[in-house]
Amino acid sequence: MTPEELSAAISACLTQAVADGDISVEIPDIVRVDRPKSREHGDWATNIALQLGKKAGMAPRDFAQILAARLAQAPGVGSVDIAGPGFLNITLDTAAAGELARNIVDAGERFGHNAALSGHVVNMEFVSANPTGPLHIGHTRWAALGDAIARVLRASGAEVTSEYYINDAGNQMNVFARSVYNRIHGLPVPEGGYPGEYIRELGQTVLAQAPELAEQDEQTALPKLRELAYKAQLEDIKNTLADFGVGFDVYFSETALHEGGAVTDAVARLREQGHIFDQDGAVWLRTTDFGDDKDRVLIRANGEPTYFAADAAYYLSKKDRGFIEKIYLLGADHHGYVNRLKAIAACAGDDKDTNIEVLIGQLISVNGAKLSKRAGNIIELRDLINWIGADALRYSLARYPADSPIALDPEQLKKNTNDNPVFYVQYAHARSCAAARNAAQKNVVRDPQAFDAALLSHETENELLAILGQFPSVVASAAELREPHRIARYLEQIAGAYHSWYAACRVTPIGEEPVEPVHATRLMLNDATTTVLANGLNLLGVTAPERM
RNA sequence: GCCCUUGUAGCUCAGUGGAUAGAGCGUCUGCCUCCGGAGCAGAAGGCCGAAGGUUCGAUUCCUUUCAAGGGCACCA
Repeated sequence: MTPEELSAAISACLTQAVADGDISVEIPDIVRVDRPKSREHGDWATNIALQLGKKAGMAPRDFAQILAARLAQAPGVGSVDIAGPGFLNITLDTAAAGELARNIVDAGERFGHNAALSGHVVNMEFVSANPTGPLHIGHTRWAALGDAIARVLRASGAEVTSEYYINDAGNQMNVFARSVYNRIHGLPVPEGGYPGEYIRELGQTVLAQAPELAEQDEQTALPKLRELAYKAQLEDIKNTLADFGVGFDVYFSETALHEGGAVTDAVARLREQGHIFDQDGAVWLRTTDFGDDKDRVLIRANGEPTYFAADAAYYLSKKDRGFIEKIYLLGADHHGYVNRLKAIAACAGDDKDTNIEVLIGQLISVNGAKLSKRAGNIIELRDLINWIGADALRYSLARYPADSPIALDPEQLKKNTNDNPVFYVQYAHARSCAAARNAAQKNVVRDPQAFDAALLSHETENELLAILGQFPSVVASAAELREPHRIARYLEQIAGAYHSWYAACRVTPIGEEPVEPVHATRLMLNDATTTVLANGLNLLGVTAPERM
């Protein structure tokens, strides 16, 4: 029995009590049940009587009394006690609780999937690093977190498209190309250009493909050089992301927006909506109509569109492609963009509270130290992966909510490798796999007929089952709140409960002792744990090794 | 000046109104004759930044205040 099923049972009791005229009150959609901190308070507790007592015009304890009497009759419920001002402490029937292990194993990879966001059609844009340099630590957090959010949303029934916006337009690309050109010819970095060893490597890559560029003057060489360097850099970014386990459904080019006329078109459409005005020779969007602190220029006095105009066109593209919810994941250094992005949505006729969502992630700060061999003081994602591994890195980043600031101490980064919580969780998974291998050797077979849920009566089994049963609701809340760190913290709980159980209850008989039903039953619980750990790690983009 | 985020154990951080505020690391004490000791059992460590308010109940919600980080372009 999962907490959801218990919650539903309580709701049913309430509905019946109202129908019978015992109480008169409006029943909330869902009744929350919590795992009490103290075992003395039963398996699950609810404060529903405290919430509804007053509304029903009776003392919470009297309300609790009525509900408890009915709930105690519900299938799977062992006993119900009333505590304090009106808490309901519920103890499940051992067999009903244990049945969960079989259900989890039956569900397999599907366990944890839920319908909390079914019907939602979502576009998620994140990372979107400029193709003028390698991915660095500043992009890393959203790469890990964004990918995990996408996975969690999908597991909760949403239809998700992940997208990378390539800022391949504008003057920066010319500066980028000149930086490579200068480096090839041993000239100094141009004004506002890109330093870094990777520029030299790009130069080599480009010359390998088009040696003639070395002989040409800047004006002749630049267009092709820019194209080749850009492609090489984008390729490098994609490779690094792949090594990090992050893939995008769509790579969307800003240049394509401009060249396809989408920007001009967007301005025209926004003008039709009545939020555009002309002033000082420029074309403005009146974003102040929707909470921005000043209006924004779309087309400059010189006729060139701004970056913001491309943003508007991009938003409209997402809208046109059928995405109801557009999620933007941005760093804290872009928080000033939130209001203007939302204003675009509103100007386009969308609801800025439901059709667009902008999540701001605090930046990762690093204490001093230059760690990158190639780019000077920029810490590259590729280097981080090489140092601490994709698993450990992804897990450590997905473990904290986005708005919590993370300070990484470069020296501690490597040292942390051994006490990173990811090993605690992965170890639990590997250990459960080992336990299953050993059980097989001793002829403890996976036989559903031999499974007897009532045998899972040890207190560590009660605890482990209770935690395993929470997985679907943890996934659902991680999706609804866009907080995958809840998955990580939850997995650590499972690992702890599993290790305790492992120390107390054996899956395999000792020595020559006979195999009994209890062993097959425990193997089921062991397998259930393996399943939930693997499913959870997968949602975070972290591998679940069978051996370590 | 205005806006956003964050102040919880020595350190790094969980905790979307409930019972005795949690975890990891670090410190201390026990536990390998048997399924993985990368583990388990236990101890110590807290004025939840401060002050008001809302209510049966506040670390959580509201206001004020102090401190830290980030942001306020006809750049991209």
